[in-house]
Formats: sequence, structure tokens, C-alpha cells
Amino acid sequence: MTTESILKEDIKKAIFAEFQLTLEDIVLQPTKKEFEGFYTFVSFALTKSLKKAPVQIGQTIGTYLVENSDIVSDFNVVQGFLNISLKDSVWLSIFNDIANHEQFGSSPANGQSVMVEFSSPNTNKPLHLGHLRNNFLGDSLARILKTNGYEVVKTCLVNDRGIHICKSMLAYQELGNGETPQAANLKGDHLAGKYYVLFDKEYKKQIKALVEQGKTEEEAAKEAPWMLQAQKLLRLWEQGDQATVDLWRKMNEWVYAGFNETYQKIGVNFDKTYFESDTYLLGKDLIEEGLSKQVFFKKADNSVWVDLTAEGLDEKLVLRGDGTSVYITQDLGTTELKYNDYHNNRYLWVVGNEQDYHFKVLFAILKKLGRSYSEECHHISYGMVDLPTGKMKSREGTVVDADDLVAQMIQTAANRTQELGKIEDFESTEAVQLYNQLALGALKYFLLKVDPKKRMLFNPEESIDFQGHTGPFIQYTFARIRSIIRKAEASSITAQVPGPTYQLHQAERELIFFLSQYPMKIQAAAQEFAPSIVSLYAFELAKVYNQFYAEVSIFADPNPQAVQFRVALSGAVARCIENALMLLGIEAPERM
RNA sequence: GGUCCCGUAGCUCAGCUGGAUAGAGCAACUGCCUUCUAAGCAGUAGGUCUUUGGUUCGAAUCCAAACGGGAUCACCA
Repeated sequence: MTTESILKEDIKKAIFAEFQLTLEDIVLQPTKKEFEGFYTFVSFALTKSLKKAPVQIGQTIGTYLVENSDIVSDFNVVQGFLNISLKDSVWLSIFNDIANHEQFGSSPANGQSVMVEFSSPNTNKPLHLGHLRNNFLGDSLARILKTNGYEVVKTCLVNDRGIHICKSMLAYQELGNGETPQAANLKGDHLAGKYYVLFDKEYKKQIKALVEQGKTEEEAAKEAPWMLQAQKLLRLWEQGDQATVDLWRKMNEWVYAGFNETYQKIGVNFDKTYFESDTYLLGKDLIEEGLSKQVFFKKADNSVWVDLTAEGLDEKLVLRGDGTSVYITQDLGTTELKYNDYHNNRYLWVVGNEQDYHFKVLFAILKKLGRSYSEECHHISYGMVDLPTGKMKSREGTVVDADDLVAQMIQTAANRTQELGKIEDFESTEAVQLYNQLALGALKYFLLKVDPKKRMLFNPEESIDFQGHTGPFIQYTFARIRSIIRKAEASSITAQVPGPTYQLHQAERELIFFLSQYPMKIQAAAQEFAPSIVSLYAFELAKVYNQFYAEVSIFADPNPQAVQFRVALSGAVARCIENALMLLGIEAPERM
């Protein structure tokens, strides 16, 4: 039983003893900083049923608690707020549990498995900042779910075919002159992206020419020669034309090599990768099933539809009249494939909120088809990363490239570290490792601290900070503590929790209180699919530790018990920070 | 036009299962390194929580409308 639930029980007892009233549930909130106490009970709600003033109710309950509760030391009442302080012995006992808990914060296996699909890149262009948000969210979510007891399967569905891929293939065919990543000294994904942009340039030129000849914008877009050629390439690909497939395979190999380099750099990986070229024909049997179950219906042109107006959605096409699939057909098939492959209890898709409608439709159809797993499908919808100039568009080249940004962050980390001059004894490989840790710490934290559901802004003019509410701030706090721990070890000071009579410093109580909140935060993060909860917690814990660090001397205290305790407390905070950072995919450096 | 999301300090964001004088960080200004890492700490300044109604003892938080921004409503993915 947690201290918080004991306190709630005691408050219930107090209310029953003093007012003969039985309450179902007591709601406690953390006491605001400017008041004394750690837990606050709000008594306004009781004024009506008790016909007493809020202050009087608070006083009565507070007095009862101090006299009868084993854990309450003191209280104060401000208007309807009863602020409660706990005995130091209680804080010490809480801390003792935390310090002795190997995997503090994590839950035992719950027998549930969950699939997290994320990243899902297109093979016609390199990753950009928006993909980074997706990757970091998916990766962090997987870690958070794992620590909450789920078995997690990380998957990636690669969009490796389709008209957009044919566009870069065509431009390469026409303008490439056999260029290779080696010859161009370009990562393969960047090479493909270059031709994707070139396609768009030429295509626009052709549209403009046609419009000048009197075509409408719409006609021109359909009739532009390169568009017709790209479509022809797609047909050839679908027919298995050798030369086309060879070109497709060659360019994709280049792109995968580029992606893998990026994934490795940012520390993201998958348990299973699905390729759309393998799955794009799936789903047609589900269409048959839907027709026979009369979930779907045919129109005169032979196209197949589903009526979702009862669900508040529209009629939706699920198969073209010529029998070819659309996006939703493939996704139906792929979801069924994932289920057959893994039989997970839950399925998550980390996909931008521009596809909210698509997923509503997908889940509604699965439900109509009687798929029990449809109830456990969730779209983890996240907001776009916008630039001050608006949305990022790969075609138009208005993107913040992932590789460039990471490289730039590493450079900034190196400059900053060298200015501070704290690691002059590092081997160069150690230094490089630290720059990487700091760069990714800053970048990942920047993207993960914001509520995933909200869109966010990135201003390339202002570089991502290394000070204040940032990843490096938290990493720095960890490194600081590690320095303390090393010093303690060198001086043979052992970490020790003192006996119940020890008088705590206020900064120590606050640290223990914050530590005690960790498990709750991790559970909330899993429940709400929000790594930002872990991010904010890690920042607050680090901040509270830094306050403690500035206020209290660890080694200079004349009381050896205090020294040992503060070493123990520091160690627990370091482990908690390290764990929280790990959940964000951020490494905690020993020194910086 | 229908549906959905969003609007909090100059900027980027917390807070939103209703509760105390609305919080951080950045930017600005003041202090603090002969003592455990100053990538830090302490402080000053900065807000009609878009607006207007409603519910309530109490609203940034819930409801409605208006205004502003975004997404989506493709036989693209």
C-alpha cells in the first residue's frame, strides 16, 4: 500500500469519525510550492453536505490526522485547502523502498503484447525532421510500454512502391547518367531524393508549358509527359518488367543503405520490417469476405464500397472498379497479416494526424468485418512539425533534413563542450561518443517534451538549446551526480539510509517526494501514449536535484549519517534520471 | 460547406478527471565559482489564459456561439 493511499484511508476515517460521513474516494493533489506540506485535500466540496465552513472542516480533519494517523506530522489550512505534512520517518521509509527497488518504476510482465508500428518511410526521399518526431515517439513509446510490462514488437512498414517511387525512378532514368551514391558522394536516400525533386521541377515546367498552350491546370497535370511516363513505369513495375524492377531494386538498395545509416545514428531499430511491395496486393480476400457478409456493396462500375454513415463517416471506396487496391485495401490486408503473424493484444500506429480520418475508417471497417482485435487498434496521432514558413514539403525542398540536422547538432555539442573545457582528458573516441550523446539528447528531448498530439514549431534560425529545459540539462544533472558517486566510492563512503529519527532537510523531502511520483508518471505515459509525461518528469526531478545540490553540501556535513544518506539519495536520483532518459531513448553520460 | 484538432508571457511550451496569488525554459536585467561539474543556482521584469455567453461556492480547465489558425472530406499513399 502506498503512502498516498494510506493517507487517503486516514482522511476517510477522519471524516467518518468527525462527521459520520462515508466518502467513496478521496482526491489529493500535490501542495503548491508556496505552501507548506506535500499533499492537499480540498474541503470545499464537503461544505454543502456538512453545512460547515471549509476552514472548519479542514481544521477538524487536520487535527484528527495529527492525533490519529501514523504518518501525518503536521497540517495547515488556507481557506478550503488542507495542506498535510508527513513525518520524516515516513519519508525515510518511502525512500528506503525506492533505494532497495532494483527496477524502480517498472512493472512486472503483464502477459500482454503490443505492436508498435512507426517510422514507415517512403523510399523516394531522405528522412526529415517530421520523420524524426515519428521515430522518436515510436521508439520511446515502445520503451515505455515495455517498462509497463508489455511485450513489444516494433515494426516498420516501408512504402517502397507506387507512383511516387516511380517519379524518382523516371527522373533518374532520364537525367541520372548512371550516377551512383559512391560517384556522387551522396547517401543513397539523398540521391533518390535529389531525383524526386528533379522530377517535380521538370513536371511543373511541363504543366506550365501545357497551360500556356491553353490546357487547364487539371488537364495539364494529368497529361504532362513525365506524369504519363511515371504511370507507365508503375504499370511496368506491376507487370514485373525486368528492367524496371531492376532499376527499382537498385535505387531502393541505395535508399535502404542510407536509411540504415540514419537509423543507426539516431539509435532506432525494428523487430520486423514489412515492405509494401510485399503487402500491396493483400486485402482483396477481405473485400470478398466483406461482400459475402454484405458489409460492402458494389456499384454499377464494379467498384466496391463500404457505407460508414452510421458511424458518422462517409461512404468509402475499398476496391477500384478495375479490381486494383487503394490505400485502405492494403492497410486492411496488412493489419490482418500483422495479426496472423503475431496475435498481439494491441496494435498501435504512430502516424501523423493528417491521417486521422483514414484510421477511423480502417478501424470501423475492421469492426464491421467482425475482427475482435479492432477494439485494440489505436492510431497514435501526432502533430506535424511546422517551420516558421509553414509546412515542410519534400518535393519543394523546404524540409529540415534529418541527417543535416543531426550533424549540425553534433557540431554544436562539440563546440559547446570544447568551450567549457571539462573533458580535456578524454580520448577522442570518448569525446565523439559524448558529442553524439549530447546532440541526440538535445534533439530527442526537443521533440519529445511536447505533447505528441500537438503540432509544434521548429525554427531553423534558432538552434536547439543545450541549456534550460533541455536534454543536456538532464544529462548534466546525471553527470554531476555520477561525479558525486565516484568521489564517495573513492573516499569509501557507503550509501546508507539513516534510522527513523533522522531530521530531513526540506530539499531532501522534496527529492523523496519527486522520486515517489515516478511509477505513477510512467504508468500515465503508457496510458496516454505520451512520452512528454516522462520528459517533463525527468526535467523536474533534475531541477529539484540541482536545487538540493546548491542548497546542501554533501561531503562537508559534520554528521556522517547525513553524508551517507545524501550519497544514497543522489544515487537513487541518478538511477531514476538514467531510467527516465532511457525511456526517451537518450543516453546518460558519466561525465560531460 | 461537413467533420476533427488547436488558440496560455516577446518566443517555445507545461497546466486542462473544475480549486489557492496561472507555471517552466529561451530572450532581457541583478546577484552567486579559493568548497561536491556555473551545460548550474537564486532573484527582477513580463499574462484581459482569443472573445462573448452559460453551468458552478469556484472556470485557463466543462458546455455553447463567434473570431483566428491547421488538418481532412482522392478510384494519392
